Amino acid sequence: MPQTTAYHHGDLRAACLRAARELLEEDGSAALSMRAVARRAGVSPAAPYRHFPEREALVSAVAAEGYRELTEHLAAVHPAPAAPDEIAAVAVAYVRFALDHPALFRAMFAEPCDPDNEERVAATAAIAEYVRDIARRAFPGADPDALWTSVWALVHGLAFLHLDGKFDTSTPDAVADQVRTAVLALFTAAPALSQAADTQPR
Amino acid sequence: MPQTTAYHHGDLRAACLRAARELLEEDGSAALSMRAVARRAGVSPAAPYRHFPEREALVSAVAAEGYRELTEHLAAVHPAPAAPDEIAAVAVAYVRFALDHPALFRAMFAEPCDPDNEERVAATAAIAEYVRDIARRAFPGADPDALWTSVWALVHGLAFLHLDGKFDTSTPDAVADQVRTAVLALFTAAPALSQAADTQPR
DNA sequence: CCTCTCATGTGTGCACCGCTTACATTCTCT
DNA sequence: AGAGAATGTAAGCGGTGCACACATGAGAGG
Repeated sequence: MPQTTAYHHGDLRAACLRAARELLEEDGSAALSMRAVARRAGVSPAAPYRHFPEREALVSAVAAEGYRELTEHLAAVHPAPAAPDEIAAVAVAYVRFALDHPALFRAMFAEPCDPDNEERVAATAAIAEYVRDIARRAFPGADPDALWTSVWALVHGLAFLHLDGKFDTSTPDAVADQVRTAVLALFTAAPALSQAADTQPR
Repeated sequence: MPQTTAYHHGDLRAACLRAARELLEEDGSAALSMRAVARRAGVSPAAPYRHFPEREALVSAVAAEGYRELTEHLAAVHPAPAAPDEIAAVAVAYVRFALDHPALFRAMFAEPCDPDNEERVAATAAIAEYVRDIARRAFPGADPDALWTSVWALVHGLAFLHLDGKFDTSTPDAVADQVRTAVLALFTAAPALSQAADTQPR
């Protein structure tokens, strides 16, 4: 039957997200255009606008998806890391994710995120909470704020600088070793960290 | 004289860079278009292509300029930091630069940098060298590699997460305190860092 | 001084983009 | 079954990157 209607797509929103992800992985964020997404979904150029009022909204939705996947990816390594090596393993997974999905990772962090997209802020809040929990578990007594920000920043910075080719990424093992080393070192300094946080109040 | 020739601009390349910087600061990287640059320089849309074969080349040139300015900015705080507080002060300046020039900082780091643009790689090499020197000075005996990468990553991550609004950036002092705290803590851990680097060879 | 040459700027055009508006189709709900 | 909302299409506007042929004028060689 040629006329199996097909006027309505079924789940165009999901199809758009899938197409966007594919375009992102294939040709980078420049290739992620509304029209290209529409083409790939087999739909008219204006159709995606029914589900994403503007390009920015599509990108934000993709980024939110990325945040959730990253969180799952980390949790899969260890659901509740506490010991330094467990935490270091999670850090390695973070950098690994960035290197495995460079365009997605950039979409998540590289462009200014709009504070209005609630899906996106929810997803980022979730990952921030995950990191904060790690700090809480690893250092029950300490003020977690000074810890989790430092840990996240270190790992995030490692991910980005690796992504930008500033460090050697030739072999996965070299990357993993470097990340592990840096994170473990930071954790040996943790007592000094929370102490410093006490010293200069707020 | 209306006809002071003016057919040739004089120094269009510099004018384009200036215009690009202005557009970047005013309206973000999306506003940085070849045509907008041409308009602002008072020149035809195709003229900038005589100096930058493609948009990417213009962006790379702006980024290289940014790298050089950042390096100067850091060196101005302290030309040869060695003590922890001096280094922490430089770290604060790094984050400050990112927050003061968000679009420029993003242009420098957020998009995949092409390894072919030699101006850009030279500028990044210079800043990497500056950071490496810091590590060397601060820890003369130690293997500097494990140090400078960690320090840079921590600071870079702090800059980016602040830029993305993941941390509190309401007052400059709060930002500075957080950066100082994190960096100082990492430096107290430096012995452990180089020791770990020795333990797991390469 | 005059001409030749070439770097540099102009004009035009193509394909693509984001986004809007008016219209067509289908789903859903009563 | 009919109304109205949801979701698709068609057409069009202004902007963009980039390629091409052409115009201009500054500097080198006679």
